This record gives sequence, structure tokens and C-alpha cells, in this order.
Amino acid sequence: MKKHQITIMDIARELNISKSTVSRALTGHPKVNTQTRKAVLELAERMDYQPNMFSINLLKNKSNAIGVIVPEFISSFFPQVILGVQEVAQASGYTVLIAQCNESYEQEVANAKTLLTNQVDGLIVSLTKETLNFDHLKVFQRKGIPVVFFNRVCEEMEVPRVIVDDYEGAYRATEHLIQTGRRRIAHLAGPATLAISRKRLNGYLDALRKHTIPIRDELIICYDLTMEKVNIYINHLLNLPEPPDALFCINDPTAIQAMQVIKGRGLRIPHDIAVTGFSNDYYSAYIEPSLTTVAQPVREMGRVAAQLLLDQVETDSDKPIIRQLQTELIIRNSTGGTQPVG
Amino acid sequence: MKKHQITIMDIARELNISKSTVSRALTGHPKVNTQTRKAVLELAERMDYQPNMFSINLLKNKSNAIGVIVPEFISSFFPQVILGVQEVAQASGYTVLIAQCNESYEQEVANAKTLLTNQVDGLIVSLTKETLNFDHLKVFQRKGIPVVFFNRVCEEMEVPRVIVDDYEGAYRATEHLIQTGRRRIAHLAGPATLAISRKRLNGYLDALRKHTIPIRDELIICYDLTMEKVNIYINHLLNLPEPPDALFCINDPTAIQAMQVIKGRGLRIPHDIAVTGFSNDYYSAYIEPSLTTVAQPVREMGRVAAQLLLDQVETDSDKPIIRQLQTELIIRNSTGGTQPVG
DNA sequence: CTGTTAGCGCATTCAG
DNA sequence: CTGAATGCGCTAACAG
Repeated sequence: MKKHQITIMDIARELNISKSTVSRALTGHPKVNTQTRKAVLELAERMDYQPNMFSINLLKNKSNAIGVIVPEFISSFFPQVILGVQEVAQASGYTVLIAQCNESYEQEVANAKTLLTNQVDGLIVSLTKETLNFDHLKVFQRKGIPVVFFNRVCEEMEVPRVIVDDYEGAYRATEHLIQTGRRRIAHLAGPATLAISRKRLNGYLDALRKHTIPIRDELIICYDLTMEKVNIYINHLLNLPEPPDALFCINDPTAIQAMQVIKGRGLRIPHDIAVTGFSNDYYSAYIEPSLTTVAQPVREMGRVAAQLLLDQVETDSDKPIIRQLQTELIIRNSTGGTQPVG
Repeated sequence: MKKHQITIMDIARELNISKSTVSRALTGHPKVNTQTRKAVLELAERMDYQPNMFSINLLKNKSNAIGVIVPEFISSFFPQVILGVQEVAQASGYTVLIAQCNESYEQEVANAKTLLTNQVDGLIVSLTKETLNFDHLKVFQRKGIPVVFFNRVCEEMEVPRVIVDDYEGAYRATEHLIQTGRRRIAHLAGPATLAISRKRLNGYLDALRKHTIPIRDELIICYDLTMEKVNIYINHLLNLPEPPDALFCINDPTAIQAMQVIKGRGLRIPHDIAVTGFSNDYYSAYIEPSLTTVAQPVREMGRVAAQLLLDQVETDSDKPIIRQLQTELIIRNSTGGTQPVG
């Protein structure tokens, strides 16, 4: 069982014509005798000819592949973005190479190197929570390979970004908590390294200010997105002399884990403490109580990112466009909402 | 911003030596003057030389990439398998091309074609629920490209498979329900096209037989894995004159959706009806009540599949090994268990 | 319209 | 040890 491939030469020999004519026929070149073309096409089909991409790539210096680097893909957020990416990439004849990093900077660097080695035509990236240095991505720019960020973007590189209005989403989530009568609203924030953490924090802060609710530092905790830390910090918050009556979490996995801890202590959600997340993950409607959260147009983010990338790949243009998509507040039972589950 | 690449020729010219010597130095050929080697390596490093994979692939007729085709990747099962695949593939210097099918046969065929075009060195596949024809995968065999199945396998192709003991997992889940006093145990099964559906069904049936519990056809429903159908069938089951007191679901997403319907009708889980799933998805511990389920060694499946594939890729061997991994029954609250959540 | 030639970048012959 | 030459499969430029 050895690999063997039909080549243009095989079919040229069979038909007793030149390789170039075969190539022309196959690539739809106009100036080919109709009969020859037909014969070639038929034989190619019959012999199950597949062009050798290695050769074509070499000739064109193009892989027709784009890379996607995501920090993780266990939560449903990134897989769904990738669906959007694949959708438009596939439509334009590009293959998508996916690399995930387990939230590790080191792995991100390794993945970038792999994709560089594989000579992708472009790169879509969402950073790990650890990433502070961007040399491994700047290499792509330097080599003329377009890069697009989404979600967790790099603000110091002049490349297109696809984001949502994190500030406004956080603002509205917080305002919703205020409107349902909460006053001691805690925020379990993400690491300050991530711009989305900072923006969501600002949205939270401004909502409090707008409604003249005092900001209490002890109710704001930045953490590293590991589930073990959630347990520690939530317990800490609940042990405060004046514990919070609401909790706005940086994302849904955090909120869901927090709810476990809260319920484990016998507190009722939303009666004793309301909880909101961010992103509307797949299971957030299914947990008990269902989670109020800020939905992002996930798949659309992927589509837009891919489109921005392909625009650059195919035109060699180079504009650092920022595309900001809208969020939507989904009110469910964890904040006392009464929307049906599903 | 045009793509440009450093080639061996560039560094040969710079050092005023032949291209072949540079190549030899770069590839660690033994018979190269130590000084020349050092000079080449240094310059390559300094000029940030990256070998052109297109060229190497063409020469070696090898892409150093393997493909993975999964039916979906919104639930956590497939992403986790892929983590395992990437782990061992990366360790052996292979890139992983991931393709997902949205449970569509048509998309699976398209994905197979893409991966074939990209000339992957091997292919790992889990089938969509629709797949009945395997021509698009047999092509790989015919071309001498190794294929390995996992989870949703094709039984008519003589290639390695990585599976779990679905029969036994289902048997134990069902037996657990019986041991907690249930007698009218319904089974929401998967489509009969999938071997895992049939095996899990058999495990369920044998557990009933073993405990001399009558098998009632009206309590066994095969469905197409779409969430809308879950609603319909669960309502149907609950509307029976003698509704079930337990429910064994083909997988966790099904179980979780079923629980929504059950709770929506005001029934208590597990008091009125116990529920179990299969696979131990990421969120199954977090829902209320937490879900009793059959855990599969997910990541390990990916590792094993990749290892079996690479063995074939690198040795041209061709043995249809079947690797069956063990499952573990995880008892949680949806069947009255008292294990802590998390 | 068709055939011949060259060359993409590299590793590997074969001569020195 | 090193250089020159070959060819992986294909397309494009150049002659007919």
C-alpha cells in the first residue's frame, strides 16, 4: 500500500499529447481544441486525477490555507467562531488550520511557528490570557502575511480587529442588575492583560457611577480564569461582612462555576444573589437557574474576521480596520428574569 | 507589503558557497566542515531563514499534516478528542487539519475532498449521523493514505478503530437505574445508522433482560439527535398512560435537553424520573441536578487514534487494529446519587 | 491552437 | 568534504 499519484504526464502520455495542453485543458484555458479538452477532462475524471498541490503551492508560492489561533476550545465560544471562519474560507477555496493554545503563551508561540512553517496565507488570532509579547505574531506582518485579531485582540499591532462592544455589554448587564434592585454588585473580572477584561470592567464601573452607586474595591476581583480560583474568590466575597447581592462575571464558564459555589453554600439564586455572565455559551440556558448573560454574534465574528483576512490576502491591501459588532443582553432566571428557557 | 522569503540560495550567495552545502548544513548532514556548518546555521538564524515547505513537500511527496473529520464540535466531546490528537501529532512534527461537518453527509464528503486535495498523510474520522456511503473515505485507502476511525466508526472498512465499550457503558448505566429501584426505564436512542446507537441500545436491553425487567417497545425511541425532536419525544413519553420512571439517553446533550422538558412539566428529577446520559460532557456536572453519565477517556481516544494513524503513516503497515477503551459510570444527582458536584 | 522550455526551492545523486 | 546537476509536478512564457 504505497502512495501513488496520477500526474499530468500520465494523462498526456495516454492521450499522446503534450503536458502543457493537458494542463491548459485542466485549468480551463480558453485556447484549447474542444475535442482535446473533452478527452482530457474525461480521462482525468476516469483516472481520478488530483492535481498535486505541493507543486502548485510551490509555483504560486501560496498555500490557500489560513491559520486560526484560539486560546482554548472547550467552551463553545471559539468553536462557534471557527464555524464562521470556515464558512467563508471554504467558500473562497481556502483551508483552515486550527491551533489551540490551552491558554498558554508558550503554546501560542509554538502554534504560530507551526503555522508559519506551514506557510499559511493569513492568520486569525485570539490571544491567550498570558500573552504580553507579540513578536511571534509580528513575524507574520514582517513576512507580508496578513493577520486579523478577534475577541482577545492585540492593541499594539496595526492590523484589523473584530470585537464586540464589551464596554456597552458590561454596562447593560450591570445596569440590569441595578434595575432589579441590586446595590452591592461584585465583579469577577478577567486578567488585566486582556483588553476585554478592562473594557468590561469599565462598563461595570460606569454603570455604577451613572446610577450613583458607590464603587467598592473589595467587590472587584481580577482573576486568572482558572476554575479553582473562582471557588476561592467567590467564597471570599460571600464571607465579607457585607457580602454582595449580585455578581457580574467576566464570562459564562466563570458565572456557572460561581453559581456552583453559591448554591453549595445554600444561597438561593437570584433571591440571595443574582448572577450574570458574558458570551451566552451553549449550556448557559440549561443550567439551573438559567444564566442571564450578554450574547455575542459568535459565528458572525468568525465570518467577519475571515472576510477581513481574505480581503487582505487577495488584494495585498493593509488597512487596520476595526469592526465592532453588537451584543445583546439575554435576561434569564439567574437575575430573576422570567424568559422561557431554551 | 509583498510576501518574500529567504531561500537557501540567498544564504549560499552571502557565504559564497554552494547551495548543496548550505542544504547539507541545514539538514544536519554529517559530512560538513564544522566551521561552514556553524557559519550557515548562524546566518540562517540571523536572516530568519524558514525552509520552504512547498518545495520539501513536493520533493518528499509528504505534507506532514493529518486530517481530522468530526461530525460537529459544539459539544465538548470532539474538541477534547482533538486535543489528544494534536498532542501526539505535534510531538511527531505533524500539523492537524480539522474539518467539522455540522452532522451533514454532504459536508463530510466535501471535507474529505478538501483534505484529499491538501494531500494529508493520514485521516482520522468520526462519522456524521447521516453517513451511509463511504466512497469518499475509501478513496483515501485506494490512494494509500491511512485512515483511522474513532467513536462513530465505519464497520465495513478494514481500518483501525478507537472506540469505547459502548455496550458495557450502557449496560452499567441501565443497571444503575435498576439498582436505584427504577422499573419503567425508557431509552432515547440515536439513529440506527450509528453503531454506537446500536451498541448502547443492546447494553440497555441486556441489562433489562439480566434483571428480568420486561422490555417495552413504547419506551424505546430512536431519534435523529436534533434537539427539537427531544422535546417531542420526551413529551410523548411523559404522556404515556404509564410514563417511565427513568430515562437513559444516548448522550449528554440529549439528556440535558430532556431534563429541561421534564422540569418544564413540573416533574422532579430524580424523584419522579431519573435521567442518565453518556459521555460526561463539560457542563454535565454543572446542570441541576447534576447528570449521571458514562465517562469516556476522551482525550485518550484522540491520542490513541493519532498514534495508530502515525504508526501507519510512518511504517506503511496496514493492520485493522481495534482499540477499545474503558468507560466509567459517573453517578451524580440526576439518578439520586450523592456525589459532590464539580 | 499546440509543443518546448524554464523554473518555483529543495534534497539528493554523482563527480570531483 | 564540496560543487554541479537532476528532478519532484506543475504553469507560464516563448516559439512555432
